[in-house]
Amino acid sequence: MIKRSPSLTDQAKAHIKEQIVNNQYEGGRIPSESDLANELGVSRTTIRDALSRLEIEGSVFRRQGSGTFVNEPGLQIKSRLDEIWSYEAILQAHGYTPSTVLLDVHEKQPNELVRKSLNLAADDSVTVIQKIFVEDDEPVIFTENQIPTRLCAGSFTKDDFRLPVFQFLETLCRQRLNYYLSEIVPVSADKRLAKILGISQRKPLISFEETGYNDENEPVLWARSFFRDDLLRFRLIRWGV
Amino acid sequence: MIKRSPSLTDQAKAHIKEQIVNNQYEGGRIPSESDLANELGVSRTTIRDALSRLEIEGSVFRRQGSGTFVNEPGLQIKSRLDEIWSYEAILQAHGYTPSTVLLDVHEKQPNELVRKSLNLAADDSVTVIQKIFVEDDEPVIFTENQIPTRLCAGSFTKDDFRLPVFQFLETLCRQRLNYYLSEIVPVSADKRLAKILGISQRKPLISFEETGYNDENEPVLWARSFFRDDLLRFRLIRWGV
DNA sequence: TAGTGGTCTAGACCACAAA
DNA sequence: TTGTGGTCTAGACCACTAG
Repeated sequence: MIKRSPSLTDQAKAHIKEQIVNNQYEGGRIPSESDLANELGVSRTTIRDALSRLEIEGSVFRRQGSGTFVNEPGLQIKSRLDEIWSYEAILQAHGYTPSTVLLDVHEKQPNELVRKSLNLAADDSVTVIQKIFVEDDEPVIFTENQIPTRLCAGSFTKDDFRLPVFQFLETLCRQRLNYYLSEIVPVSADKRLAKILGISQRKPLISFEETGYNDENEPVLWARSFFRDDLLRFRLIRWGV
Repeated sequence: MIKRSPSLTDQAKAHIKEQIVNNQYEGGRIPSESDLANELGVSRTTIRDALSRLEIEGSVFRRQGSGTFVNEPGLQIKSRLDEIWSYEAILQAHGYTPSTVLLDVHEKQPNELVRKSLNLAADDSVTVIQKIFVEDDEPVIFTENQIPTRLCAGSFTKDDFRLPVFQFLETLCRQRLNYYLSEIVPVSADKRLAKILGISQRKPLISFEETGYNDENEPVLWARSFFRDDLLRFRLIRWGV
């Protein structure tokens, strides 16, 4: 029943998570680690790894000497700030069926902040990709990606640029996006942003300023994104020490 | 040299982290897991646990078949959004030496949102604690905590309320704060907030709305906090899939 | 091919909670 | 006292990278 690849840990995690969301555990009590190990035919270590991940993502909590339990509040979280990858995926998690609109693609000289963040030489240019994510004709997210032009040498179609940026980088620039270093910045909608997102001027917004790194730990992407607070809220779990 | 308690994993993690920040690893290359295990006299599993935690917090990255390396960009992160507890600690991590000013303490009937978040009965009241964190006479954070009054029965001094709220709950209400479920909300400074934080009206701000849970996974605290964006920026790492 | 990290095992002992 | 999660071990085999 259980095979390798995906890893046993991943399969165990998926199995337990499925039982949780289907409410198969009476009183929110998850079987003991030994029982789960026997049931799935794996070692207790493997089960512990799976449960640790479920604990970090907030699905369960553990009490030494007592047991492991379903964490109802943690299950509510739809968009975990520290896990999100593509904005399409976030919106889908919220029950939306978003479409992506490509606003503009052009090449330019980056400003000082971007040049520094991406370790660019003085004459390097960046390719700017501006997109909005729309739900029911309502813009929800506006995002602007800047990629060093030398990374994406080649010719692209409009459809290529419409791809999620991590996919664009992976399939067309051979750069696997590994992680973002993100900064949360509050802004007030200026005229341009108000028009793009269909909101009134001066409305307060959350924005992300982030640098994306590849597998070699080199910066390959600088992005700034703006979110319609009334349509999309970010949540996270902050663990104690 | 290495003893139990704190755990071997914690000691190993601390040891490696110290070598990293003191730049003891040439070229940012961390010794192999086996070497570290031999050097510290523990098993490879213990070393792997320590390295995993350092990887999650962004201090190192690993490449299968190649090795483990110092992650310079990750070391820049001062306030990890998903980990930190008291605001004093956050500010200290930023190099500040903050002081806490108790603005007001009073009892009131909570609004509907708070009542629901804290699972309160219709006639339960909450104790409201308002504080600001000040650096060099500049207010940086304004926070308002609401705790069910029945939890903090007893008499308190002004100094008690000045404690970090997790400490107040732990020592005076016997409630260990386990985690927060937080929501990030953009706001525009109104007259009152502008006055408290010493900024101009309509300035965009980040705020947190959060519910704190105890060890029994019961909500024990509702809090709302506002941050001076020009003095304090939140950063986080977003990992790929 | 040698060395690295990734996964997994079986079993030990401990700390803690509940009956 | 019993059963739970927390920590740790020694060793196995695999997947990948680099010389």
